Amino acid sequence: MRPVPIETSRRWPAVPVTMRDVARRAGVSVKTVSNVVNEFPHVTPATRARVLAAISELGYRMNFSARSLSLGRTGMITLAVPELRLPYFAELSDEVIAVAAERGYTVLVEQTGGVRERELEVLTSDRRRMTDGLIFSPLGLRPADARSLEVDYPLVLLGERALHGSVHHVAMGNVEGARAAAEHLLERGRRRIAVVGSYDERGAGAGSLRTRGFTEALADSGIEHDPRRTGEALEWTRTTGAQAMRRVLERGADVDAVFGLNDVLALGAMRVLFERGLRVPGDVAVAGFDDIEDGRFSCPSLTTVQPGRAQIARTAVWLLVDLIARGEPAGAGGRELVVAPELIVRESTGGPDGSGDAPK
Amino acid sequence: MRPVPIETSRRWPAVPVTMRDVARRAGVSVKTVSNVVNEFPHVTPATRARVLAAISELGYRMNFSARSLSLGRTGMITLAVPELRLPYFAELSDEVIAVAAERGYTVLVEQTGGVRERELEVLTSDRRRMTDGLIFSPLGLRPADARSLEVDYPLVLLGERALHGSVHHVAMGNVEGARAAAEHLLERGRRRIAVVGSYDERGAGAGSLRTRGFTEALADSGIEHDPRRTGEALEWTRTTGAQAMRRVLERGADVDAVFGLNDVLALGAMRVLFERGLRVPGDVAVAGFDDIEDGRFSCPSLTTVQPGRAQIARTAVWLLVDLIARGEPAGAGGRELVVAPELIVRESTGGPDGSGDAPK
DNA sequence: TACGTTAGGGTAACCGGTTACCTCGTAGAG
DNA sequence: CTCTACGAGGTAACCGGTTACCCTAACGTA
Repeated sequence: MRPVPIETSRRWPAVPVTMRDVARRAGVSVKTVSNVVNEFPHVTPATRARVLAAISELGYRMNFSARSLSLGRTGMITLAVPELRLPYFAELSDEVIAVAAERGYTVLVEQTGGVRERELEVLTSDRRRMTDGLIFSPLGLRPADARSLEVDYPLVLLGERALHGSVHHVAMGNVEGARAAAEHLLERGRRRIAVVGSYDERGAGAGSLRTRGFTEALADSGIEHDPRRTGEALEWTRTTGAQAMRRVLERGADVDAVFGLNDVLALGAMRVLFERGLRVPGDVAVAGFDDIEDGRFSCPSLTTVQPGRAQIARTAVWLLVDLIARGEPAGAGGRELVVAPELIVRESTGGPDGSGDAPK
Repeated sequence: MRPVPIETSRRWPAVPVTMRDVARRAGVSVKTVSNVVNEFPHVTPATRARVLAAISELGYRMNFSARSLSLGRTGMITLAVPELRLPYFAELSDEVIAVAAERGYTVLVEQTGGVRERELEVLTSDRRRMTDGLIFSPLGLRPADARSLEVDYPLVLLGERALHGSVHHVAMGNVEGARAAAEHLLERGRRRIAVVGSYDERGAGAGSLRTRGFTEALADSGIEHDPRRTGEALEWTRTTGAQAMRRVLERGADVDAVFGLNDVLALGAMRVLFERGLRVPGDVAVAGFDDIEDGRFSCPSLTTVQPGRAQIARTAVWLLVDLIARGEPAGAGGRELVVAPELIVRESTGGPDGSGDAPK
């Protein structure tokens, strides 16, 4: 039997050190310690030094719960997205977290799966209340749910335009972007364009807007979209994109281009074209939406719409931080900030040079 | 001039409602209210009903900072990863968040960029102290930093084996996985295998382990790896993978296979092969590591090593929650849980059937 | 009838920062 | 040399749940 050490040699004490302990050690009051840690200007250098010494000697670390309780703020914000594994939201979260860090905020990520019930729950959950505000990218909410968005805390909505009501939101140019992509395909001489991806009719998501932009562009060219060329996919993933593309082809629809409502759908579709031996863009041109990194490196690389993701993230965080500072709840009426999209032409539609073949 | 309503019709009061308010309204004490919200068993149904009614009438919501202060726990954990935009970490985070939610925890995501200084900072930052524990996937830390990991809070390390010291960690089979991938390439008759991706010699990351597994497999077949076939890429992204591959080819190295130290490197490399007109796997077979979703849909699909990501995430969260419950700090000595990797053969190395060509 | 036991619920101290308000000391003005 | 003003820092109330400790009522048993 070997001896069991009762007290392991820890570098920080197991019993938490409080401001009072520091104050006692430094021979000052808690107010002074607070002044020092919060960098309040009117503190004598000598006093400050004594306090800092005491802090490091005792290994003092501030208790954030106590600070939050007293301040009424936590220094955290919630980011609610459908799924982090979807590249668009991963990249968005990356940027939101980075910008929030710049502004001194920590981000709590919540995943809704794009499911309406869970989205509604995020708005009212107790968890949300741990943070000072919410950046919310809804997918399953319906226009009828608009009133649920009139919450009593700072809220910024992302990516949608339809749900606005009177809530602050940062929107992307879904209609314009989709229209640009469709026009680009039409310019390349494509006429039998399939759409991969669908949406809940009752919803107010990007799907309806992108589809509208697409349809309008076709209509402007006197073309009516053949519904047989629509590959249904409510969930926007590579897998569902591939399934949708497969269904369109198996239906015998004649297709010379594909517009994916987002990039992963387009990539899934492209994979099926590859499996069927159809050349991209030789036989079928493909375009997507989102400009995720994968599309820059796919073979062929994917023509897409860059929705201004970085801009959206930055704007949303700054707006939210501003709302928090002003103590403005969501119900108070909202600004709409629209970020302009940009078409990025790559190999999957013939490349910038317009040649019909992917480079060998 | 139209009248300005002083009080907008909000559904929840601007002035927070406390437990005391609820208690007064329900005609009970705060203890009883607390008993009800915490589902303490010994409460009369009638009393419970009265309290619940008061809660909903007043729109009471609990103050988490207060609860955390008094409980000494926050119900949050920190997850520190290099970058969320890297698919592996996006998928890992997705799973960690989901599993943590099952266990009643909320996740605060911190990005280190894989930079040593920021990784060290995460370990000691005030921010970290807002949470009950840390799941940490380090990249830039060196063996010499091992002592920094002996912190006084629950900590679970991810993905590495070299740094263990006495800290709990969930490791993946880096060496075995890489060895399996290399053996697979050798079995397919490839002998001139390039490696894409490199690592800081002073580091203790996955890079050295995967490289070791690879080199060992070659050695077992009596082959020595030609350093001219190594494409340096300290940062593991598609872009750096492409650059590394380009350098290897421009160096005039003769290559019939590529092993990417992770999938994005491999995909970046595959993109360059595509640009050069080299067929995969006809001319060059490609294998990666991580089994990110992109590789299942790339053209051709990517042979890879599935490191057991879901298992790792689940194990890490359960372990951490357990440590929190037992109040066990990181310095107390650590278990190592190793998750076994699995080789997944796809088209980029000739597919499961072993044919040398990608399917048309 | 007396007494022990337990369920239900009240009271108040406590968690650890923040800050309104107050005091003291000193430098500059008159 | 006194008065004012301001800078430095102390005191204690407060933020809103939690919970140790206590009391009461009701039930069962001898």
